[in-house]
Amino acid sequence: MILEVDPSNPVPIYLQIVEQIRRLIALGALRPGDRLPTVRDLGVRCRVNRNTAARAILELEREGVLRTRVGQGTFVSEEAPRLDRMERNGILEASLDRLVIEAHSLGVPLEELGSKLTRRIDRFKRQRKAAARQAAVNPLRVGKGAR
Amino acid sequence: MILEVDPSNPVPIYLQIVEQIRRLIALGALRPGDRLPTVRDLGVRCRVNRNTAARAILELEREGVLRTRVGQGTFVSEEAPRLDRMERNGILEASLDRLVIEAHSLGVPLEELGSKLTRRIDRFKRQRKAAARQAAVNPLRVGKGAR
Amino acid sequence: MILEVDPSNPVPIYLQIVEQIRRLIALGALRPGDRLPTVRDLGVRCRVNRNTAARAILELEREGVLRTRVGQGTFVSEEAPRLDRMERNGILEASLDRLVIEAHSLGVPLEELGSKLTRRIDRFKRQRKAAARQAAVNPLRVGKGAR
Amino acid sequence: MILEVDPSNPVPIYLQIVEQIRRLIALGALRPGDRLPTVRDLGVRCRVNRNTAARAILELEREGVLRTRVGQGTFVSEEAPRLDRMERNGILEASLDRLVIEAHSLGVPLEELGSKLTRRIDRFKRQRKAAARQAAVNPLRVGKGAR
DNA sequence: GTGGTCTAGACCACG
DNA sequence: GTGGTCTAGACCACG
Repeated sequence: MILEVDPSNPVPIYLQIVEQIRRLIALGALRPGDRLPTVRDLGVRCRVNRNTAARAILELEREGVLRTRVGQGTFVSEEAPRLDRMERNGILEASLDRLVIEAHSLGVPLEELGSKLTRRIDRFKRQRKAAARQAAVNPLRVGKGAR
Repeated sequence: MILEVDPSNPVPIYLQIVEQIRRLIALGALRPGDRLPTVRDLGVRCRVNRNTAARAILELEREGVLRTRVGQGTFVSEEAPRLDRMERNGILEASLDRLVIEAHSLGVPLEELGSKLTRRIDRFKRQRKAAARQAAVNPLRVGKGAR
Repeated sequence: MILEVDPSNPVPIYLQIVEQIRRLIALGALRPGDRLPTVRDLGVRCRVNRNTAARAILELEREGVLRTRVGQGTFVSEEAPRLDRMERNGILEASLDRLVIEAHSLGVPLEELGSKLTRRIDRFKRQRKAAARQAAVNPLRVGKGAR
Repeated sequence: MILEVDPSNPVPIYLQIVEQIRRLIALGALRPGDRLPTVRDLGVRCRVNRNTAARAILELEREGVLRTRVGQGTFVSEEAPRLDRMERNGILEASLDRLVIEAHSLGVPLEELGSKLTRRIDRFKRQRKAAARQAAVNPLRVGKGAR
């Protein structure tokens, strides 16, 4: 499991870890029921203190994304909490707007944005397929993983 | 000039202001040569401390986006700093990837993402046109605005 | 014997078990002289580690509520330890105060609290009667129970 | 503002502080808009580390009970979040049941419980009235308060 | 060994 | 001065 945090990023490290774990779940690299690395291990991988890693886990637990059992470890919840359609759309539109502004500021013609997006979606799908193959061969490979 | 900051956002307020000003420039609501509100005024509009507003301006000056002429005020630079093609692409792809993951996590079918994006781009263009009309009628209205 | 523990409760699991056993004794479902399940069995019922169950038993032994006879098992003491009147009142008043504050915080009119209490007391008494009938039919059913 | 925590209580200290603050709000000793003592001050009063006090505040902020503005302090929210009727009743009944069992275990006749409750409710109302008088004379007395 | 809590002390963003 | 984050290291409940 690969996690990258950037201490110079203004977003607090623990929130960066939150994002990374959400990303791994979205990619399917972490699936419902999977065990996460221990907090200590997470700390080492991200080169942060154990407490900081624990705080990220706590955050995700509160959201219902993870479930921890003391003495046993932390697991991806079987059921991700669902937002309603309105909320989802609001969040997504704000992100799309930010993207459009960023592209424009960078001088990227907005006409090219659609095709660029399509390419990244395709890449995402390939990654998910690879993760699915991985999981079929070696479920629960997390914890002794990469790095 | 409308600026919105969210104190509960983990991104520091001064960086939120930086983003907002970049956004106004991207939208064309602020154009090269335009004068910005005074730091004091910016603080009032955003309901933040003068120091916080000053930090945002300082940041944009460092990037070359703004230019301060002592005794006259702060202005949008004639030349926005340009990144090279590689850098631009790297930044944009990271943003696209984040968007794809977010959409997936939210349960939004990736197939719908392209059309949603197109809709936001159209909206952005309309906003730019409106801002352009405004600017033609009332150039440099920024800086002595609300209170 | 039914025992429920909630791992997400901040109260340590072994103390939750302590509470539950006290509750069973209060209800009369466990009576002086009754034999408790083995530590191993308790662990299975509560889905907790054997050590955790053992700690709960140890705690109750310390209080004099339970009594272990080596080679025979753990039994409910013939004499429950008695606190003096002052102590009892102090404990109860603290609990009543917590209840009042909770009801108020929840927005439940304090006027309704008395009648709600009466209803729960009635329910408690009915449960005790049911438990007494059960015990008459099937004394000591505890300890070789489920698995 | 008086806060008491007991380090030997199995409930984590930060949750004890959470309870105490909820209690002060319920009593009306802290009212919507009131400023809380600083985290540093809270730490001193409770004889705990600043971080522990901060964690309690964080918890209440997440619940919507408090609202903190960096650099300015922490305030009681204007609107406490409301649970629906079902939830409220469920929580309250569980507390009532626990009370009944406790009284029974302590050997207090359940018949006396109603009148005892009434007495504590009266006491609570008197305390609230006293707090209201206090607040009228000296609003925002918190922060340099008792000890 | 697993996560949870706590302390002491540092540095930072914000007012 | 205010709260937020982070570290290093300790102790504890639980498995």
